[in-house]
Amino acid sequence: MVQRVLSSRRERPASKRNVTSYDVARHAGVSQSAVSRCFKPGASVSRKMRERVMKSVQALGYQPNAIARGLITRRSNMVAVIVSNLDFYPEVLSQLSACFTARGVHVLLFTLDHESDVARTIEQVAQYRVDGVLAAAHLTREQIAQFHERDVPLVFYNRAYCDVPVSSVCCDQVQGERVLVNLLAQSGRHRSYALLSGPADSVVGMQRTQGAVERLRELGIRDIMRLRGDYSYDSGRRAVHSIVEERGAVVDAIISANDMMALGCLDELRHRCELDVPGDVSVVGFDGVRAAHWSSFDLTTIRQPVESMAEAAVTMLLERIDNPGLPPEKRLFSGVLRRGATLGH
Amino acid sequence: MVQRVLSSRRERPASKRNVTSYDVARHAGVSQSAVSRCFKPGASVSRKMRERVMKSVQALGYQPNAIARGLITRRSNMVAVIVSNLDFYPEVLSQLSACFTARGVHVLLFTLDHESDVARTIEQVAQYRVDGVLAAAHLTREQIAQFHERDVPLVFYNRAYCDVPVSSVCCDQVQGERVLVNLLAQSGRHRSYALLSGPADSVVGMQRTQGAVERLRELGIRDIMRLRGDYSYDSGRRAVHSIVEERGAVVDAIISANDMMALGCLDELRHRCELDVPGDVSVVGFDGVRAAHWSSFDLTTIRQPVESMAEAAVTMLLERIDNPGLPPEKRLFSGVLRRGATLGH
DNA sequence: ACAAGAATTGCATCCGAAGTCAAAACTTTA
DNA sequence: TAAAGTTTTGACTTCGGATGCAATTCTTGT
Repeated sequence: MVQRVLSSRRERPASKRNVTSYDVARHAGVSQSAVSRCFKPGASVSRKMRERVMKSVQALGYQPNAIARGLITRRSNMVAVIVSNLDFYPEVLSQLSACFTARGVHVLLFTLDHESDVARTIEQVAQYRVDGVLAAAHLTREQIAQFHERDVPLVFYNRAYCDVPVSSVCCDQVQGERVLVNLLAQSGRHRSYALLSGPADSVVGMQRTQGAVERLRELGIRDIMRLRGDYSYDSGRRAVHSIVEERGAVVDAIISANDMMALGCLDELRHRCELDVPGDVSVVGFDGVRAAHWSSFDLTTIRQPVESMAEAAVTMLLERIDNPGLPPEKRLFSGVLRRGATLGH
Repeated sequence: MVQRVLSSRRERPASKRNVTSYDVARHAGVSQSAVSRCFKPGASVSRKMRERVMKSVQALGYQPNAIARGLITRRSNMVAVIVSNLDFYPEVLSQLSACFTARGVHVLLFTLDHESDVARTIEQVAQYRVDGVLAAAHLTREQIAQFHERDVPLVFYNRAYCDVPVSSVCCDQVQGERVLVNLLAQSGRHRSYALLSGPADSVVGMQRTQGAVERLRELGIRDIMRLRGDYSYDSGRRAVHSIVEERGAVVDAIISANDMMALGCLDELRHRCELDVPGDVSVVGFDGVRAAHWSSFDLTTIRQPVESMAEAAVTMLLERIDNPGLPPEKRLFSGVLRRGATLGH
């Protein structure tokens, strides 16, 4: 009777067609359900049956079709990872990917190169019925709401939305900047500060800038030159160029919203302006990228604990996938001060 | 009669359930097929029907289920991108992702952190029935054969397998090294060379090393010190350290198999050994990473045309997906010499 | 050896969209 | 206005594996 069922399906030349659980079933002389169960951990299958099926699986080179499985279980076992500016923080993606893989979850990657087509990306994410979304990019309130409506768990990496109930894992930008400002101020050497912000639409950048300004104000420091960059090395150089153009070398401390720009500042100061760091100017950054540790720079910065943060974000997302009831949670990690040689004492 | 069919499916509270094409059909008073057709470009649908369906689509917030579509069409519209050492070459992934996205293809990302579990990765790739695979990682002959057997198009990025009929897009490593060696040699200043190779299992690294050795030999240069690194900045530093330990500063030209190590060399030479580059030693790299352009380094190197290569690789893969009959093809791009200030003249 | 209970196994159905084919609805032509 | 041709539409089946439930087999105790 097994025969009847199996042969009722239209037969095609079995070669040049993906091997299905029916093929395995026929080969092993068992039912398709049995084959299916052999791939479900903890299912009720006798040892004999399992061996028999697995032998046929080997013989035919069967691989269960994750797409078909996803359709019926409503679990694709894939998460979407949305990242902007991948070039800047490859370690983040690399860590996230490793964590997900370690837990048997697959990553559907979406990169937003020009923060352009977020809407289209969201649409694609919805169509693939991913189990969850990890966003290291900025989403609007409406976009966040869309995920919420569809019950798709969403966790942000380093994007905090203070007034929206959404899960996130962030590095404490404000505290980090305060530590850096304290360090600069306590040397007592610096008279005038330049604050190099990130792009206007970067929340993280805003927080860093704000944290620095706040602390500077508290310390009674008023002479702050404000500049804006785009997080790139080049924009760091341009910033220094414009400082020197406008005020000569009157600035003696530069607080950059990230490391890349800080490195640009260093290079421009040293190689174009022939100024000494830390002799003439101090420079601090934020992130703790690899290059900051290189001896050409040895930048003073706040290192974000990327491994812990990625681990936490992945855990947080997977928990919410397994247990949709969990409320939003925000985890804040402290950055770690790295004292380099770009700071006068 | 439409009613009969639709109600024959078990009804569930429509809220808290993904909206399906059946829901849209019922809402619009048409058949499910009609809804499906409205999402197929070039299908036979009247304007009236399309408007009517789209109105319901809007009203219900319907998104076609790509998983279900993939099951029946046997096209997931996803490709697997397998990369090792993501940290080193983020631009590559970023470019690939952008190209795929531009063509409406989705990327399932697999990172091999320690070249560890390639086998498991391959298995996962098979289960997700991706339409094709783009590998910027080393696969064994058997693994390549597995894809071939399953008729999964495979294109390599910067991994050439000279004796295996497989498609690839590569940068001409040998030619690039020859250009660099010519440049070093033609100054007539260099007496003894150090050649810093990549890890033993890197084919690309081998090719670069080989290209350099070959050209050096041709030019009658025999005094070559051979070292091995792992592509990292730190291994570049270690290499220089060991050179100096072993021979003092007798080496006056370092050919590094990639930029990262070259940057490590530069830093170690300048900041630890107090040697001048290019005064005492010349250094050349390979890749054209961003940092190589920074003014602290201004490295002489061969820039790989990443944009063109990524574009070519993506095109090559998608062509083979659309037309499975196409034979393997190997495309070789020439690197572009970037003359920096790390070269004595 | 037999009944009661536990562990396995198979059948039938479902997931959600796409494609085939025939019926129905429009157009065009005589 | 009817016949012939063209376009649109809907009923039904399919993709491949998971699962509830009933049927079967295997244990176990007496």
